[in-house]
Formats: sequence, C-alpha cells, structure tokens
Amino acid sequence: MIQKPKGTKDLLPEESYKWQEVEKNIKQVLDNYNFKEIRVPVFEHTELFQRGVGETTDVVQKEMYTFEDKGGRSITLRPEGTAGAVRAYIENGMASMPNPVKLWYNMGMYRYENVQKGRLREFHQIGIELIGSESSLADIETILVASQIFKVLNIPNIKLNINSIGCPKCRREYQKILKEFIGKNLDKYCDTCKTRFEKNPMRILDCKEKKCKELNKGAPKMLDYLCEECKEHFENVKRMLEASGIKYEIDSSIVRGLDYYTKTVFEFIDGESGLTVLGGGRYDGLIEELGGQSVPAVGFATGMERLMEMYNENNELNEKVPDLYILSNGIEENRKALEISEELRKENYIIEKDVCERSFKAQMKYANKINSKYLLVIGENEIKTNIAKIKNMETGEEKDVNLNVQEIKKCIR
RNA sequence: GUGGAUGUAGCGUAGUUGGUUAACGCGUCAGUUUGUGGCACUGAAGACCGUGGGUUCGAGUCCCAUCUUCCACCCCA
Repeated sequence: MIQKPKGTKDLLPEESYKWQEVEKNIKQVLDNYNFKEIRVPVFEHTELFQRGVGETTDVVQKEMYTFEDKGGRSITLRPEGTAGAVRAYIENGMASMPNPVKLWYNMGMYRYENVQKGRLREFHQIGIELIGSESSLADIETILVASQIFKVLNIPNIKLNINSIGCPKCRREYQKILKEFIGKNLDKYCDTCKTRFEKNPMRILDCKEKKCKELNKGAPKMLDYLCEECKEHFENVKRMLEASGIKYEIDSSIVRGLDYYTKTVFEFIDGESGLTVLGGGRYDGLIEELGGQSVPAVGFATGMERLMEMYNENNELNEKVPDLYILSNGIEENRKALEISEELRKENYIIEKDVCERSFKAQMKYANKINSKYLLVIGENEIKTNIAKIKNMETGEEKDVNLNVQEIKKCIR
C-alpha cells in the first residue's frame, strides 16, 4: 500500500470544516487591518532562502527540501513565507505602491525535520508582512493583529514574550562582549555550545545544559547593549503594548532561528504545551539583502496545525448538516426530485438526494445518518397528486406540502 | 542526525508457552413481506497480521533489517 510521506497529514472532512472556520475568522481580522493576500510559489531558487533565511541557520543547513530540477537549477520547497513574499515585493516593484505594503499569506511550508509534537514536514502557516515602516507603530500593529487573532478564535491561554535583538551595529558590539565573557570559560561549555560560539554565540545563553547555565550566570545581556536608536524603539514598543492593554513578558532568550530578524522579536506561547504558536519580528535588513532597496519591515507567522490544537481545546463547532433530504424512487419521481433539489440548491439550501438508486428504507436510514433536518418523500402518489409529505427528522412531525419550491421553502425554513 | 516506544479489517481491540479456515466491538452495505429513520435482530463485504529477510515440520506470535506512527534532544510555527 502506498502511504503518505513521513511528516504529512491528510486533512479529512471531520477536521477541514474547522480549519475553514478558523481561516474565515482570521481572514476577517486581516481584512479589518487592511492586509491583502499574496500567494507565491511553493518552490523558489535555493539561493533565495540561503540568503534570506541565512546560511548558518538550522533551517537552511539541515531542514530544506532541496533538489535539482531537470534544467539543472537548484530548487527548494519554501521552509517559511517571508523570503518568498519579500522576493515578490522586490520583483513586482511593490516599493512603488502606496507605502506601507501590507500582505498576508496562508501557505504550506516544508521542512525536512524529525517529526514530533506540533511538528510536521509539511505544515501550514498564516503570516503577515508589514513592509515599509521603521516606526514602532508598525511593530505594535503587527502584534495587535496577532493578539486579535487569538481573541477572535477564543484562545485564552496564550502568553506573549518579546525581546529586542538590536540592529547589526549594536548586535556586533554586543556579540564581541559576549564572546569575551564566554571565551574565558569556553573549554568548560558543552560541545554544542562550543560549535555555537563562532556562528551564533547568543544561542549559548539559551542552552539547557546545567554546566552551561551555571557558566552563563552574570553574562552580559543584549538589552543592556542596545544602541540609542534600538533602545528607544524597544521602549516605545513596550510603552504602546502597555497602553493597548496587551500583557507581555520580556524574554531575553528569544533569539529566533532565522537570521533576518532585527530589533523587536516576539513569540506567542501556548500555555498548555509551551509550544510557540506564533512568532515574528522586525527584519529591517532583509529586503536590501535580497537585492531591493533598504526598506524596513515587520511580520509574523503562525502555525495552523498548532493553532488548531488550541482552537479545538477552546471551541465546540458543529459541521453543517443538510437542510433537506429528498427521497425518491422511480423514473418520474427521480426527475421531480432532481428538479426540486436543483432549485433549492440555487438558493443556497443544503440538499441531499439519492444518487445510488437505493431502496426507500435505505434512503430513509441514510437521511437519518447524515443528520438531515427535513425529509421530503416523492413517490408514485405524490407525482399524481402533486402533494407530498415533508417530515421534520428531529421531532418526527409530518406535514403535507404542495410539490413546488416555494411551498417547500416555507416548510424547511 | 541521535535516542526511546509503537505497528493485527476504515476505527478501537483480542489473539494464551509458535500449531489447522486470524476473533470481537464500532462503522459500511443488504435484509427483518405492502411507502417512513433512530432501537433490536439476521446476514454480507472487508486483514496477504507495516514491509523484506531469517529460525522452524509449522510464525500474527521468535530473531534481524527496514519503513511508519508517537515522543525526546536539536531547532522551530
């Protein structure tokens, strides 16, 4: 038997209607903030992610679905949405659109990782990109959209953590100081930390090894080394979050695994599982890095699969059921049933009818199993008299009805 | 990439120390005499026991490998 590749999932009807509901609600929020949808290719030139996400990141180094196409090009399935969106922004000259440009997407992402809780190889992210403002007001709007999403989805148990990782200038300064601090005891750190020392020393501060934690005590903090501009930016963000009544905590261990982040970074954490359900931040250098002009931007992405877990814990949602099942048996009868069902479907009723040529009783049972609200019986007599029985399946109550669409509508409404 | 657990019909399970045609529940389908569902009853379909090797007279049961699923590390949404 052929089965689905590792780390993929089939979304079945019993789940998909919930996804639709969640997507609909999120779309409403995005519309309210006037973000516009963008759809970009599933695959891009590998170089886009190498340069965009960052050569040294785990995502690029070991998690990409990269292959050579028949023309010898190196192609990669997108592991995240920002690089593609920014590429599209540059390539389509969106810098000359009214500024800022506010985009959202809802797309599948692909990462060759080992599967575990809340983690798949194909997963889905909804994200936004607010491109063209360096103001902390843009950071705030982005975070507001995120928190609004949790509000409309009725997900209460969620925590917002924020941090600032500065700009390249102050980060370089800081890293120099941090490396001096760690360098003194580097030989005492664990092996992974030793390898992180050159590439990404800030991550050492997040190590879970006991001995490393011990050694990290008293380490210099990024937040203490922000340059004037970054410091003010971060202060503004905090102030406005408070003014907006949004609770947050500062978590200096948020570094984020994608290289493009600058200044503000944030994560919404599921209080139950501790998983990051939404993450984002500012990326002022990315557009220039990818060959565009120097344009600041900020955005986030949320994982649909993780979001759905939380949504389902907090919401009870029932699938739509048919308004009416039209039971019929025989050539004339079937023709009549078809005619009526088509009329009613045009008016947006959910109508079911027999397509298997099943017996009277079998249709009856089927109508019951699919939870049809009403049942209309069309048989020999009904064709003759043009009067049929319509039954409320919940109460069992039956009524006579003229076999015409207007009369039937009155009964099922 | 590393480590642990798992794998029997669509789903949930049983299968005794290896021994004939792999069992049960749910679900599906069809019936239980005339055109009325849910309950009950009867019956049917549906599994090469994840896959491939091996041990054995004989393997769902033992061994090896491999894959999947779940979980942890790493990292992330």
